[in-house]
Amino acid sequence: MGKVRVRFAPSPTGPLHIGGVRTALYNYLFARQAGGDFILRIEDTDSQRFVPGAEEYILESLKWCGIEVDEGVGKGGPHAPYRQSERKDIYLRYALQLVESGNAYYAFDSAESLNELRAAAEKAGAPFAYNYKVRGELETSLRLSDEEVKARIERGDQWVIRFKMPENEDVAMDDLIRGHVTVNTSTLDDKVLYKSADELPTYHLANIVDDHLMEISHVIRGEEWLPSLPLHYLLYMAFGWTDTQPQFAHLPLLLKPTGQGKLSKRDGDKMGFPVFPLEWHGKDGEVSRGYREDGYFPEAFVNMLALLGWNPGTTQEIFSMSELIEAFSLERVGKSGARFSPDKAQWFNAQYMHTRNDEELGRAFLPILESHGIAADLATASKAASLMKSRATFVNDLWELTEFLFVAPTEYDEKAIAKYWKNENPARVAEIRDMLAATDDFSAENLKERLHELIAGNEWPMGQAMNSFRLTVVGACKGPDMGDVCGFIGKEETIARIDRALDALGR
RNA sequence: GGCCCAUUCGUCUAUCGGUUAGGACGCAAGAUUUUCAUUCUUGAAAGAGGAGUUCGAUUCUCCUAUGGGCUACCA
Repeated sequence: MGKVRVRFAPSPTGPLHIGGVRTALYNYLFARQAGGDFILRIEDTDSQRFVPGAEEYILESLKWCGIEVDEGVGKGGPHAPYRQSERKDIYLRYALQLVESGNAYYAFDSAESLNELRAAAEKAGAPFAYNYKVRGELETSLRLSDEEVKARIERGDQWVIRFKMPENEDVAMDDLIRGHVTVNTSTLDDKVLYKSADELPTYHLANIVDDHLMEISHVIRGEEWLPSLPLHYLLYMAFGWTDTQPQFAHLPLLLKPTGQGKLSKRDGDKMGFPVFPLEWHGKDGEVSRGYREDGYFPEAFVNMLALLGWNPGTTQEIFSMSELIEAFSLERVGKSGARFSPDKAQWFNAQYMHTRNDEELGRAFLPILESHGIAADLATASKAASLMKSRATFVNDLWELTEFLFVAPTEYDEKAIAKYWKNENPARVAEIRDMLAATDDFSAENLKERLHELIAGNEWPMGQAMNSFRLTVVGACKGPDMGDVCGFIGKEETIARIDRALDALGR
């Protein structure tokens, strides 16, 4: 068996959505596990739908996800170019080869005449299919004389080359995920392979030719391609390439979180979660959210996506990229569509948030602090992140969670006042204040010890004493251990906050 | 409409003829905690329906239903 070579072949018609990213990821995991190559090919054979910036977006998305391209657009390689628009001259040759071998033919039908046929068929209640039943009566090289065909082409008539789909033949196919599938060719139509209008092939031709030329061993793509698999099989046969034909694996689709249909671009905007890896700026100034901009860690995003449609067969859920590479297998990819769950996505990010190292979080937190007018150094930001990361889902949550560490309270939570600012508590806080004023070692560890010593020594109820104390320093009943809080803000600030609260709340 | 694919808790899924149908998210309750979280424990929650095959079906076959995809000179 030859080397494993897979390709991710998106069309630059807009931002890549998470279904596309998952397809790329599975291809990548499969290639890496087998020590094979992951190739990026851009299928820009539709000149009408081309969107500027889409290719750059795709490249950046893969990079953000940690999916490294071995060969292809943005990287180069032995089969360059990898952009189909730059391989134009290759395809006509192969299309003509099919015409010569009798597997394809010229068709001169105008768009208008085809529309009329479709309309007429629809009226009659049957859908129009360009197939063995009708092709003999249409404007094709099957009916026209060679001279006529030649004359039409020479005078500049527009033409296409269509595949001559055989009548009543069973095509037996194998899919790595779905198993054996058989389709009768009579239900299929004569697909356009090449169009003279823009001198470009359609997907079907370009795909087969390039996969063959680029020595692709496995085609892993979305389920939407399953219906055209018979055509692709037949194409490999017509070219005589069946011995090197790649194996196919069709991935189940990603579905909307609720309701019906597959996940689409508008769902995210409507339901409040991103469907794109990166933020996308469309024309008309519309902006679509991205996982990166929403604060997701790429590792969490990739982890979440990998488990959507694939499972390791164990209860492990947290996987690094290298663990995914090791554990992945096409056999364990599900057969049915997976509904995307925003809740689970957040849970994955929270898991990564809790285990991420403090300095890394601090570095990400620094600009957020700055945007709130706090000039902190890396050590301080890291320390703050370390204290509160277990409560956060995103780095962006950190500010709200740690604000009291940087800004003294100006108001005090009403409920906390009602619950704790009574009886002997104010007096206890005053005693705590004096104890702290006499303490020089303001390390969190020492403060914890002193605090417990004082409270236990006086036999104060822990909850009453700590919470009333917390109220004066934090302004509410929230946050980490009071030793940590005071250690973080320092002696001077701690005492000042207590004094201010004592004045504001009364002793 | 035609063709193809699919169908286990609300969601993601395990199970490869015999299980109290397991795990995770979310939800609920409880425990721990100095508060808020984290964490831990517990709970509610599933084999679409109907025929077969079999000693025995979630698992195999068929039918129906439902969902999804495709049905372009788009990918």
